[in-house]
Amino acid sequence: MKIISWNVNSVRARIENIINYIKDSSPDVLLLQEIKTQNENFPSREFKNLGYTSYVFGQKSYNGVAIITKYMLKNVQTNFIKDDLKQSRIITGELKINLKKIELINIYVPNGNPVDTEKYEYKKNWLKKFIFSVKKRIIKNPNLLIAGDFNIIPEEIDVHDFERYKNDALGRLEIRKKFRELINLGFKDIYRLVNKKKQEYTFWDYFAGSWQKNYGMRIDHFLLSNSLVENFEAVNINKKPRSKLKPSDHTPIELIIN
DNA sequence: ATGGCTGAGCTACTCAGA
Repeated sequence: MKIISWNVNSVRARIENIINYIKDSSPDVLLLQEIKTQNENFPSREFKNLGYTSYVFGQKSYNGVAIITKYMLKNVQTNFIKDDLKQSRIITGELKINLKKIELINIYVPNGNPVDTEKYEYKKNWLKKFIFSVKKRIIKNPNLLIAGDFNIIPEEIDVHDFERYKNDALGRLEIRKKFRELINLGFKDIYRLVNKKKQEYTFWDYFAGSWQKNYGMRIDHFLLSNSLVENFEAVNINKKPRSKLKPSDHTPIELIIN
């Protein structure tokens, strides 16, 4: 089972790139973030033509998440937390892998910049609510897979220049502690578990030649609950889509789980 | 290096991203 997470930065502006990527990589489940469109304008037909069902939680202009899948999901929900600003940032659904009923939790965490503003408070509160809901959910179902754009740089190794981000909403200790809090509920940051010292990124700014200079950061993650680690096969950050014309500023992270 | 570039909504320019 190949599960992929990708912040596409507009599903409509990126549709050709996404279709080509799906043809190349054949995911079973594709978790999208920042679709930047309402449900009614989501290109479900294009994905259906490739054999995928779309579950969409969109909104106008900003944010929005979706799950594109070869297999029908059960119990798809968009109310995992009550979002203070009613933004579309989480979609969940159940998937059977072997005998396990896995809950997929696809998230787009608020950016939070600039710090010390209401945007930063929104991010902190959002993460607080999210952690609270995960804590409740993992008691009911120990098989949780959280994936998406966390907008958190977990450790210094996860960004090209940590000094520049240590007081940023993505790198502040207060925010990185939220990530650790989540891990401590019983999860593994699966990329870091298998790549102890590797310095790879999932995001590069559009400006200042960040991609060419590899000025990136690792902010897209797969968290596997401890009960799922035995099912884990492989994880890979696929940099190819970031090198294409009209790319998203994020690149996909790919997981094999059986 | 709080600038750089890109997308949505709209059709000039702001907001948002990280």
